[in-house]
Amino acid sequence: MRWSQTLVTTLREAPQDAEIASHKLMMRAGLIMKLGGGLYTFLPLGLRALRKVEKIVREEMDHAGAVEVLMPALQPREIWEQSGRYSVLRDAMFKIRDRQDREMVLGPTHEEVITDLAARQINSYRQLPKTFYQIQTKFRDEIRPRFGLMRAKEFSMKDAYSFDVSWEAADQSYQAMYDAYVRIFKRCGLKTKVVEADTGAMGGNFSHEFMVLADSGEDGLVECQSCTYAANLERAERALPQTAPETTERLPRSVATPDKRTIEEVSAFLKVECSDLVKTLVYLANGEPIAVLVPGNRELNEHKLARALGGVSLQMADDDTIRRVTGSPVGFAGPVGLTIPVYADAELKTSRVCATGANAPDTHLMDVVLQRDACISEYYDLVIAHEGDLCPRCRAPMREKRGIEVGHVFKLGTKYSKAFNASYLDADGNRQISVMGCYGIGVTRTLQAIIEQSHDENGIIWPLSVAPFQVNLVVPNVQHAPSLQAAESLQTELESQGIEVLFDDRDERPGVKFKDSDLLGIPIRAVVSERSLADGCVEVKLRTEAGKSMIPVASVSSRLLSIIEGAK
RNA sequence: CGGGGUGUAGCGCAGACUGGUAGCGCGUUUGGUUCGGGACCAAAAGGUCGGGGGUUCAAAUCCCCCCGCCCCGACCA
Repeated sequence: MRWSQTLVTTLREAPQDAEIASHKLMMRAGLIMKLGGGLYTFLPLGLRALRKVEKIVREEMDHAGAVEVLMPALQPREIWEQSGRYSVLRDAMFKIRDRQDREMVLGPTHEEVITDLAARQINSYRQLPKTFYQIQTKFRDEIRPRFGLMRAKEFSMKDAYSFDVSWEAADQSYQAMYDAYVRIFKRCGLKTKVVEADTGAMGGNFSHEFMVLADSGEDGLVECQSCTYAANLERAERALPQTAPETTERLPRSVATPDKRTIEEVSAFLKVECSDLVKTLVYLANGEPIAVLVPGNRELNEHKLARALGGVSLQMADDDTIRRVTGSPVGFAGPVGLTIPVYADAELKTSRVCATGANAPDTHLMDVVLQRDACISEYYDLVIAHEGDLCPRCRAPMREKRGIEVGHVFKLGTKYSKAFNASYLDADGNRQISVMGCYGIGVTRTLQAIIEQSHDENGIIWPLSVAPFQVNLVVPNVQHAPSLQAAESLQTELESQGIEVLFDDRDERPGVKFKDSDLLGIPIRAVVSERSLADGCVEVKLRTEAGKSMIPVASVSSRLLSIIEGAK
């Protein structure tokens, strides 16, 4: 492909709204163009790279035994009512009406559609197991789109769904997808970290996320320094530190803390360490008020709390509820004397002397011993894990990192198959519910994650497997007819060998071409110039390496082929 | 949705406080000189100053309303 024929619009400076390296580079290299918030056009180069990722995904899905389908992006509201998710995802979905005033949604995901498919098409255990997949555009009304393709309103996703006769069989389907994901990301040149994850609004019982470690990642995770444990912060557990129990003869006493509401304010005012304060949070669990206690230096993990209480829906109590339940304005809640259920972080189970709110305006209590002075319904691990917490498996300290979620595998169970009656007849003629799994890869996000993980100050460094072109053929001076001619015939030869060539035939100065070459990040650069031709050679340079080598014109194509083959 | 910011040529920005001919760099076009790491000279094109309303002799500039975009937060598979 000639540069002059396609459209490659490189930018010397990044648009001001690009924040992270990968987004800036995608804009600068002319891969994508913004239409509006969270909406991007793929330009020719970006599309080529995207297709490469899709190809890898398809090959590995097929290899794992999954079969491709294509479901509508436009979906009737009814199926979302049927699964019960219409109310859950309502605000996240784009909703439209047809001329008959029927409400439709633009699919944010496809569990409902695929389960409907399975319910209609699968009747017998002989048809199972089945794993379906598609690569489809998803639509989500993101509250805040950002970082280019990382969080967009419209994006490409590979989603797969498995149907099995039993939980045991479903485990095998799950493992097959898990293994395929490992291969996919490896082939994309990505280093990923697999973490245990929360299932969130997806439902289901168990899941793993594939994370690309990056400081710009939107997800937090912890990983054990010693064993293989790693988990999303939404999920991560921690072992409790060994702390000596302490107690006091003194009874709780009120102290005036005028206008001191936050942990920091109270800590400074009472001259008590944050960790010796107990934070009391009031929530509505399925509408009923509860209190939650966590150490003052910790943050409550709402996901853990919801799970501990059996999957209730949680929301922070409003000020009126807090006043009604605690008898005091917000900022002075404490466990002593509360009549609503009180749940506490497990770390508070070891008796200790602490300070809490007094359920009275401008007052806190000191010398509180929870086990003695408060009525705790239950202790659970409830706080967000962080750097230095102990691994729940081996008690070694954990590290905290950030990552980009590129893939997610779920064991779904029967949530959707029950709702849609996706069942089959077993060998004994009994009707059984299928057991499902679902498996997503953010394709467009993966593309950007590759750049986030593989670039330098000069530009993108594409892995050969996903590069828009394998070779950038540069003629530094197109006015020099012999160079141009030699390059043209080299392009023809390379392309006849199946090599993907971008031929920079622009009448630009060499410096511009070399800078653009680095920016685009095409893995192999071949330069045909008056200078190289004097030795009967083509200069070859890899984007990943500083050195160049001179290859005789006659052997260039075989050399490049072996480089390309060697990378596979 | 709350808080903050921002909107001026394709991109990056100045001009606004203190109202009076709309500017700079890069890019683009033409001509010339150059030609291995984002050249130089000369000429040129390109703007409803986000939109609407108001104040004023006069508004990019001051006031009001609306919209887009960005950041932080809440929220979210």
